[in-house]
Amino acid sequence: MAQAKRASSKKERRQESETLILAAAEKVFAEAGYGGATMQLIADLAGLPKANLHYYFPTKEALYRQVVEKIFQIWLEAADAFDKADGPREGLGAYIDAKMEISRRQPAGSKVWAFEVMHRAPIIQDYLETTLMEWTKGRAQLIQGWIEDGQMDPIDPQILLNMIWATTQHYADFSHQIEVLNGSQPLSDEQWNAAKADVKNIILKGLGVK
Amino acid sequence: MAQAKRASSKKERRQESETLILAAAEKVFAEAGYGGATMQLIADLAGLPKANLHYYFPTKEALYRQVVEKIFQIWLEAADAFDKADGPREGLGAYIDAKMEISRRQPAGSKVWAFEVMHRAPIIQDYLETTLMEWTKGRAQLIQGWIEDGQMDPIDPQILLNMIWATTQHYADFSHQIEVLNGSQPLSDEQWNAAKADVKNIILKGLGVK
DNA sequence: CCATATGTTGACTAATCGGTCAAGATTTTT
DNA sequence: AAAAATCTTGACCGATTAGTCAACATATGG
Repeated sequence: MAQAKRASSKKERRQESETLILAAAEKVFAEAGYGGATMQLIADLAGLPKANLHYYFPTKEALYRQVVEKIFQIWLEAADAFDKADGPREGLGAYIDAKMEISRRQPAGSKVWAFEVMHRAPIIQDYLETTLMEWTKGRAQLIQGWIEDGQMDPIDPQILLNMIWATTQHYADFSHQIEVLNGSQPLSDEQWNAAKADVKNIILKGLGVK
Repeated sequence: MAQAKRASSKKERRQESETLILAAAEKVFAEAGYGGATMQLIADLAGLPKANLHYYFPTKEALYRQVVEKIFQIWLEAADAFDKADGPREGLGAYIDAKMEISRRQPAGSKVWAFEVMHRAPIIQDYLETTLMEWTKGRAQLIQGWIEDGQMDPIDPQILLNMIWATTQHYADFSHQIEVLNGSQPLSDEQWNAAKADVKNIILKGLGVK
């Protein structure tokens, strides 16, 4: 069988194949969990023979690890909004917006993350203890600064972060429940915007942000 | 081998065995997901031979179904707090308290629920469409009434319910992440109380509840 | 105390899964 | 264009799993 893509080089096709497989894997892992996912399902979704998957990713666990690492990166990049802000209204607002947008655009990734953490993070435990821990400490200090400046009520920053993570990721992780309660319809643009606005308003007002 | 419990009748022991198996199954399903859980693991945790599980629960799916149904019942019972209240401060406050307490006491159950919904609810889809839908509509009306009475700001009740579910269940579903960020220590009594209080304060203040 | 119903269990089976491999195809390098 | 490197794939294998079954043990009811 001849290659389908002849205009691309071998290196380019490697990149394409890996991306294709990772996208399929993310979806299957999200829908079935690690244990429920099979390499055959991922291969079928990617349109490749199963043996080919094992050429690019030697084991199921290696493939899973890459999926989780990719999600973790996106997760961290959403924090940019946080840092560039002057105060809690701009900073927290932009962060909530960014995380809601991730839940909307990448629900599968969020679900895989949730799976991984629920399973006591067997694969990315080290990331939790190092990268996530440091990230969290930095943001907590930022929030603490806002509190000391009198820009918001005194509240344990960790509890606030938990609340933002929970609320925003809920829209991805529990998207099925949300759809069912919405008359088995996905949320419309208007409903997404309303959710974003209401979540921001409740939290910012609840924090006493001016 | 003689029965260990001789004081109990056969009917009583059936009840005991089923409860024992359900408790073990809840734990294993929570830790490994449906696909990752094995009947052997559940049997070992329950201290019974695997074949005995199949005597009480014919298939893995039947066992899983009963676990999920049990959780759904607890889920609904937490709503009692909601109904007996005069206004949002008492009603929402008691509901948040009840759900936080469930997350603390029954984290495994909450995780299984999350798994099930993330998998597009293959087992309890009908519950979502009937019982949960009706429950939600009733509570949304109650909240709408509070809004019309001027007891809280006008906010889509569904968004508020999502926020409460997300925040409270996060403490069960992501308990591992929370522990890691707490220096790999479970939350103390004081931390749990602080979380409950802060969550309630932020949401109630954010809703403009007097 | 016998007969029947209920409960227990080790051994077994069919199916599925992750992973291997060798033989061949294609592209790149020399 | 030959040689080397890279990629593709069907067939296969050992391990694991849900579920079965027949033989046995115990309890119940007459």
